[in-house]
Amino acid sequence: MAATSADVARHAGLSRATVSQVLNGHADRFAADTAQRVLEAAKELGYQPSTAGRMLRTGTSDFVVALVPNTTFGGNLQDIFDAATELLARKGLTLVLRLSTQSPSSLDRILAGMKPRAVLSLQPFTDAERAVLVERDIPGFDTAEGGDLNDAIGRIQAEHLVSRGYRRLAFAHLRDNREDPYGTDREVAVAEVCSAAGLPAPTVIGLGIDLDDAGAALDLLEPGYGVACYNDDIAITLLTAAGLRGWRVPDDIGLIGMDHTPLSRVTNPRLTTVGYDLTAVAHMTVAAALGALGQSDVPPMADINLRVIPGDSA
Amino acid sequence: MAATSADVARHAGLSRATVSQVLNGHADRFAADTAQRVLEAAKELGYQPSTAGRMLRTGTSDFVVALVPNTTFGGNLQDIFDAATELLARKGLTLVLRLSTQSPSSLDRILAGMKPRAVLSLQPFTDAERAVLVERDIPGFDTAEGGDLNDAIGRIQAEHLVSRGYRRLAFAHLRDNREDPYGTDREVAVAEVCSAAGLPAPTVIGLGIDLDDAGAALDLLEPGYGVACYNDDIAITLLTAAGLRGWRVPDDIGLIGMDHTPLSRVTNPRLTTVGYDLTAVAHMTVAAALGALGQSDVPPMADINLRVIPGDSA
DNA sequence: ACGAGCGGTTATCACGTGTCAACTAGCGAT
DNA sequence: ATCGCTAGTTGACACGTGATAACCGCTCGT
Repeated sequence: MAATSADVARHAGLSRATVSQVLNGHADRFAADTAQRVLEAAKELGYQPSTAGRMLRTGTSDFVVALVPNTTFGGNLQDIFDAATELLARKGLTLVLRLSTQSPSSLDRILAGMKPRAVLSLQPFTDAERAVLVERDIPGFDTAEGGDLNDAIGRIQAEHLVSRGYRRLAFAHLRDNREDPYGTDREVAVAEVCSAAGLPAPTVIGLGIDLDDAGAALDLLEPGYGVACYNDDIAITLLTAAGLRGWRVPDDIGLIGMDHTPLSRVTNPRLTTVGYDLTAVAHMTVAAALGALGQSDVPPMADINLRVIPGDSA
Repeated sequence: MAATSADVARHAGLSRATVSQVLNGHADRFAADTAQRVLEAAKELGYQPSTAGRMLRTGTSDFVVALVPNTTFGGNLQDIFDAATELLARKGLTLVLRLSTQSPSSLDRILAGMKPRAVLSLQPFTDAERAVLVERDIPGFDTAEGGDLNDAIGRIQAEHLVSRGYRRLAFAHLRDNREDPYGTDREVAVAEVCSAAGLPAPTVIGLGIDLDDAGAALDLLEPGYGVACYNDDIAITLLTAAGLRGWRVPDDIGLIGMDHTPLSRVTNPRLTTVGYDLTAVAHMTVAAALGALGQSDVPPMADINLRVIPGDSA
């Protein structure tokens, strides 16, 4: 069995109260020698405070829940959470994942159960989720301010298309049973770029990962369009649909994706897409959480390094 | 604040001990009327036992940890965990996810912290993971017996290729920095089918999601081969590489994928692949866990419904 | 009629923690 | 010598739960 704080106290020849206080940042109340003895005993016994006891007493745990968006759980997202786990662990916090699809009542159960210190989400909280969070008084961090990020993504896509000479732009949403949380921000950014460049407002299309959908979407366009796609999967779908229709890419239609997925490297022609530094994104979200959690030394802001990955599709 | 068992007791005009026993399956020790009163009061107050208190007392929680494989999985994985979450919730258990990449010490921290009732994994546990689990005396369920499943997958791929007239087979592994836990089982199954059909042993190739890799892999083959691929991503990569080389699919080379990912529906030609019922897989894994957890009424074994999804690539 | 037995209910304990009031000893000031 | 003060340390409590032994009142057998 794991060592308890009572074991540490006995081993150090002090009281349990002393141990608890020293280990909880009140070492200054004690003689330097005493604090030292406690620390040594704790290390020697490999003391790890019981989350159960701590949770019962303080009403909160050292867990941080991350809501996994229900978009395709590709390698990218995985890398993000991988990095976040590492970052939080360094602060003594433990990250656990949770699918964000479940009804808010399910989220509520988890909050009541684990009393997490905070909840992260890479997509904006729904109103229901937000309500549950304030109800339980648990801080939530989503990528709301990441609206900037999505704005930048739409902008960089549109600007690339414009610079490649496309005079008519479109934005391709993901239409699916899942949600499309980022699309609207990006669409707006594309519209802004069009307006600034003196081009007509972008045509908005929507499709699932489906050739019939893609065909119907292409019916709304005509040769000469440049299309900013919600993600690489959408772009690949349109790529194939355009080929079947006899439209040459990038001459008859330009396509730029988003995410720089592995598959975007193996299409013919290679997909032009947008990449960014995943670990930096994780860094930012986690940093926001840690900062608000009172952890003073927020890690330095990292650069997302958002950039166009050149290909042959736009 | 949430209602405690003491609140329920007061509300029902009984003692806390009575409430606890009734709610923990010992209702038979009490008068039917009493049990009824407890249940009503509990429901009325929306009583939810504190995980912290319960964990402290019993030494275990109602959490089940699922290790998310770090392979490049498609959205499929998400559906699996989605279904598993629902199934476990029905039994009062709460599923949380965890990336399986982290070092075993990280797993150990999670086990010590949340005292999960069980740990699930869709890929075989490493020796280190297994050691940590037995150390903490926490039951672990992986897809070890799922070797059958992978055997069936390789078999169905190979048999389809043979039935389409390919006389020379190959198996394409995923070569990546990540692991490839299922590949070997499937490769063996393909070899068995070849042997049974009187064909030469399959050629084994490996590649990442990369056209150069794919080109090098194709160098090992020649027109007329039928290739069973580790997953759809691999198949799509080979599909593009074959096209660039001027090999016609399915005439010069046959390709069959695995997973029935959305993108497999939008290639040209459409990918022939293997699909299965995801919820059934979740059902099986969770059923194994629940069964061993003493929950008597194991859900009925569901049919995976493993089948070839016809396409135009083999 | 009286103790044994029993169904129904409860008081009490332990789990491990963080906090705070209270206690001790030492020491300078009156 | 006594008092007050401070730095250093501890005892006691509460958090919410599950289990166990004890308690109570009633019936039944002898």
